[in-house]
Amino acid sequence: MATLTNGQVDGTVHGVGVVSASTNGLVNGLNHSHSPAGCPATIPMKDHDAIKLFIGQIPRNLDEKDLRPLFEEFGKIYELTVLKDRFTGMHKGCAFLTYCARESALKAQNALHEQKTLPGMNRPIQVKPADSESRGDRKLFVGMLNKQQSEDDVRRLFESFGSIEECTILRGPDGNSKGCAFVKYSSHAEAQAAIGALHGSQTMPGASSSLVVKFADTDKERTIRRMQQMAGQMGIFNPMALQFGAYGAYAQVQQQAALMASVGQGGYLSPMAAFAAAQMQHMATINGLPGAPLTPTSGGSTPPGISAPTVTSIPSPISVNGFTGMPPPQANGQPPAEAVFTNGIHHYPAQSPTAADPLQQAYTGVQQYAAAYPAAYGQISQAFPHPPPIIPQQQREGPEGCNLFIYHLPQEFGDGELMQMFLPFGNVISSKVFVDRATNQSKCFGFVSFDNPGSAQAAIQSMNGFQIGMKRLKVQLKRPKDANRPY
DNA sequence: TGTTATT
Repeated sequence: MATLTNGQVDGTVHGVGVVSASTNGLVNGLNHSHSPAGCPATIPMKDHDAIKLFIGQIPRNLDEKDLRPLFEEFGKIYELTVLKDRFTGMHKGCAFLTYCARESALKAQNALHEQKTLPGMNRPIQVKPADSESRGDRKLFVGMLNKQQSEDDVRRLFESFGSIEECTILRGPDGNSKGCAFVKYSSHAEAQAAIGALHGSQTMPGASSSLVVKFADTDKERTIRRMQQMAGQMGIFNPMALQFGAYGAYAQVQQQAALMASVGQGGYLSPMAAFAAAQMQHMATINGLPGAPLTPTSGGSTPPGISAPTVTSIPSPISVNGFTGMPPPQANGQPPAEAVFTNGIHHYPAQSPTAADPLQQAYTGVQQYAAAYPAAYGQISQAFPHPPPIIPQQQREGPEGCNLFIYHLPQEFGDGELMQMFLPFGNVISSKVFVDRATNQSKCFGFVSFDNPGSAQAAIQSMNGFQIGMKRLKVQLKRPKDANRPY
């Protein structure tokens, strides 16, 4: 190692040749007995701003251990990987190198890039930030703009930090600004300066947060974002799916559908039963056992013969009538037959007051299932050999009169649970629970859109005032965008 | 009361 001074490395082709000719013994000794000065032999940590370097024009007979000494001259190496063909394992003549310190990378790049030629190569070594690091180099993404701001407005905001090659406001098909833009400078340094000065520096009128200024996504990042969006639309980020993956979640939906079919009489299932079924599955799968997601509601509808204490934790039909002006419960604790839903649709067929209602059946059914086959929730996906078709939820809002605002949702409800709860009333084209971006916690309100106003009205009639725990759902038409302006 | 958006 003593021969590998900076002077020699900076020098001639011959100097580098010495390195490669002698590396084997040298590196072995170094790696096992030596650490760079001041760096104890610990798991390497890299700086947050470390740069991944691309190393090109490497002779194919040099592997990592041969290369390491050459680059260790400039600092502690975090990772060094020679690129190899995925199938043949053949050396591709290049490598990726990350130093623990950003400074080391800059030093190495300055000292080595195009400065010498390794033995057997006819072009000089390449040492430069990997493509993956370039992050569009000079191109910025600007977010949280006012939607009224024009290209010129944005230019004015950014022009003092460098020369702007390109400035584009992102617009929807209708030409309306999406509140963000791309700004491309002629150099990375200018872009960096703009980030430092402008990111978070101000909040545009009407924007929900302060100005965002960052390097634009690379293609790779964009792909990842797309996938995440897709995943979100599939609902695989709900807690149920976190446990089993999207595939398992699909299986659960199937399971629930089967459950509903078996419970619903005449093809209809009460919303409460649907809700309960969804909720029970949710809890059963999350906790491993049926929990008590919903606190007891006033009254109590446990029919004779069903005495499991947890049964009372399911919302009873009676709890539905809280704010809906429905007839009061009868002495036996059952709602009057046909009385619960006043929307003209018989979700809830008349039945004997003494018979266990679909809700109870659903609940006890799931309870028994979960208790008897604790592993089945995980295995059931094997019954579905192909993944479900992906139907992205593009449409956010339905027509006027079809969109509901729902408040006082249980904290643990996500988009999926919200949809499950409103599915019995019609075709739900979207469901959205608002989530605090910082904490990822539900804000306990959301939106559901149907494809027709009748379903929305039916849902309001049945679900407004629906009691869950200590709270009652508030279900009403979503306020139109420009309504209720005091001016 | 439909959110932070990536040509």
